[in-house]
Amino acid sequence: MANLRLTTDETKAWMGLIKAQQHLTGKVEEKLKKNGLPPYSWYDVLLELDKAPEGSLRLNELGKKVLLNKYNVTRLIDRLEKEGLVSRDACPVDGRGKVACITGKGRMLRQKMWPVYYNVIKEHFLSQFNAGQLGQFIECVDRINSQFKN
Amino acid sequence: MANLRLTTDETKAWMGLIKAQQHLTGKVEEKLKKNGLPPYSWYDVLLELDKAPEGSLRLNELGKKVLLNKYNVTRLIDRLEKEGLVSRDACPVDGRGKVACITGKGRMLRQKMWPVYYNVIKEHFLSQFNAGQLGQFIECVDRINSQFKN
DNA sequence: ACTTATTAGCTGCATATGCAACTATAATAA
DNA sequence: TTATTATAGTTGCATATGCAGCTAATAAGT
Repeated sequence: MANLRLTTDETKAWMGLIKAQQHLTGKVEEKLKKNGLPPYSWYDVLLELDKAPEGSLRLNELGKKVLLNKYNVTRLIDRLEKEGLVSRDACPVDGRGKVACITGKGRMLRQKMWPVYYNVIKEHFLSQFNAGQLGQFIECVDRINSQFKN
Repeated sequence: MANLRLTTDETKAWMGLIKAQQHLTGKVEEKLKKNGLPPYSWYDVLLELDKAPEGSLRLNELGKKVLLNKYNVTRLIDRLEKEGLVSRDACPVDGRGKVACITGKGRMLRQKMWPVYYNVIKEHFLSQFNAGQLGQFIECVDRINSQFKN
């Protein structure tokens, strides 16, 4: 059996990451709510659709981008559709598929959410870095994330 | 109105952090489940209690440590108590308070969860760093988190 | 062709979380 | 003292998420 211990620094790095993300996303949700806006998960979906060509994506592709499993995609799109922020259409090339397509109202909502979101990123995240540190940080998270591509 | 745009690097850093944490905690939950173990939130609480003197903490202190609001602490402790992993006792110095105290069974469960958790940290997180990068990374997350101390 | 396996998406039921209201105690003010 | 305010924790109800099973359609194997 291997040695199952972390060094102090290893623990600090790991817990630091977990807590940083919890603090930051907590702050995002708090500010959105305070401004009468929907949760971050809606923003995440609306952004991916907004960026996509034609403003539309297959539900499975969308799920991969926002890291949600299929039943949660179904239900999140249910809610967005009910609010008129996206439409859900049959996929022309795959009889099983559906595509979500962002509406004008959806694009407007995303634009309304952005400043609130932006301010948290700026104030609580970017403000803590200088240019060199930012580059270092990107290297680190990119390496972590590259493991999970695919 | 200020300029509401992020540079490419700023976006990469922010999204990188969000996705890294989602991937990593997703992996932790996946492995725990695969081994028939309870979710990470249980580990988090059991660890804090295990570290605490007497193995016990006030519910409000516990909530601050694990970043849960009070109703979620109440309910998480409900579940742990039902499984015999903690006991919930009156607080001797404050008539409103309750303390959660980890049981032997609770300490054993934490020990059983640790190797699974450890392996994810080692394999998917620490493996991506060299010693210098680790130090840099700690500096970054520490600065972020220091904003939220109190 | 036919059979089997895989994939996309949806749904019922159980569990978990958020929100607001509530009780009880403690701290503060008059 | 009494009155007011704040804090600790719990609970009912609404919403969100996880899990397993389901249908329908594509893909792969024979």
